[in-house]
Amino acid sequence: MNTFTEENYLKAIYHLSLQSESVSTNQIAAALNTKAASVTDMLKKLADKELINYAKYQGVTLTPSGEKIAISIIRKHRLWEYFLVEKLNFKWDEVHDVAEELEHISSKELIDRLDNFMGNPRYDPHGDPIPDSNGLFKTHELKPVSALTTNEKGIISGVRDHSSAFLQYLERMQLTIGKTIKVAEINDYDHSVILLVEDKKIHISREVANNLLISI
Amino acid sequence: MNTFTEENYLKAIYHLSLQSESVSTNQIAAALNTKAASVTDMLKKLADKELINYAKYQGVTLTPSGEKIAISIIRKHRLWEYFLVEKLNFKWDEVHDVAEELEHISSKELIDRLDNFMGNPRYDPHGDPIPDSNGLFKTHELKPVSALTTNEKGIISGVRDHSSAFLQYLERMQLTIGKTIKVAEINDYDHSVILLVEDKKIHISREVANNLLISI
DNA sequence: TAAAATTTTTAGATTAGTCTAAAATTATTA
DNA sequence: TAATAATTTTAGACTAATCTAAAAATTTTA
Ligand SMILES: [Mn+2]
Ligand SMILES: [Mn+2]
Ligand SMILES: [Mn+2]
Ligand SMILES: [Mn+2]
Repeated sequence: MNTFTEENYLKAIYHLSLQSESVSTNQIAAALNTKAASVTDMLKKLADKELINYAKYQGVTLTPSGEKIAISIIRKHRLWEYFLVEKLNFKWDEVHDVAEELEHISSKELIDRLDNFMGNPRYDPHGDPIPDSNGLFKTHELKPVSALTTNEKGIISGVRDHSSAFLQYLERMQLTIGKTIKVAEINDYDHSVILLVEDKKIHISREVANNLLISI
Repeated sequence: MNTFTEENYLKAIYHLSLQSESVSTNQIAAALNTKAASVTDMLKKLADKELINYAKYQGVTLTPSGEKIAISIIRKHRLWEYFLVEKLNFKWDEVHDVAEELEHISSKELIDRLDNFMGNPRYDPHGDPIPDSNGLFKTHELKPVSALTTNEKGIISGVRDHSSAFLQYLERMQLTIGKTIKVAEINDYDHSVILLVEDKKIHISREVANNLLISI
């Protein structure tokens, strides 16, 4: 139907659209580790297929059919990640690259059966919501730990940085999805935060506080 | 490491090698639904990578490293088929095409974990042996039902034809892997066979008898 | 064993995706 | 608002995989 590459472009545009409405050529090039010239070529092709709205120099948005494809790729990515962690005992920092391959397996029947096999999970191992078979899901609004003030509480529910380095760090600090945290103290000088997690004090930097997401 | 296409060529050469020692350009072209000229181009590339032994006009054989890759693809194919049937409840005639995609997922860690998750099955849903993590497996020698004489018994253990049409036919006739059969009668004229399966008589044509494999 | 048939390879194109370098457009800023 | 900077597109080239048509090699057959 669509090539591997087209799917990756659509997915990248989808993710970038969450930040900035219209998406620029350079943003896409950066996200896909490719060059602006290559992106322009692909944008023409995707526009021909009516998967994106594209006017030269003006940036792009997804059309409804482009968005549908992007969401189906994301559904597959997140369900496979869930499978890898819950059934095959991978760690949450080990699954992304494998899921990048698995997300391109085309069978819808396969992914719907996999979804049922696992009991229709709603969130992937990193707290990201999994679209259902019809592409529906609610983007739960999470805020970073850095948005809390002293004595406020939250439940760790997602991450802004999906890198192995960050995930491994969180794992070591026992800052994993589902844990309840309370802000014990905020350092005025460097904005680092001392959290109370299961009665233990955990000191995290401002950067970590920015990338760790909570619900209330 | 290698492209999908290279992997498909190696796998095709491996399967054809089981029949004919050295494999011809046209055999490969037929197996992969492509043209002889395309095959020649690819053979040069595989030879450059030392995955096949190739001398112009002389046909090809796999090198040890080529064979190792082919077997790893077959391992993945058969394990995924097992997963689809045993865990996701696909029918045995529905899994081949999906496995054709899944077999190219590169992670060895993934496939080894999947293997363990399923309890290290030795045969896929069609009775074909699954290579272990080191690529080892014994090619069990099966013979077709048509090789039996009257009153001989056997256990259905494999198929020579993997087409959906044939598999669905067997399913309808309840001629599935593991069943014990006994030859009740062989028709001299058309070589059709009457089998006794669980005390029921099942009449199959010579063609079916040729494509249904048994162990003793 | 020489002609005919078949198989295989080469030659030359095509398509998808990528690149660098240069040109065109848009945005910034002085 | 005109020059400068940054972004984006175009032009032209490259690689991988494919094709058709023609040439070369091998095999068959008479
Ligand atoms: Mn991921
Ligand atoms: Mn994830
Ligand atoms: Mn198969
Ligand atoms: Mn099989």
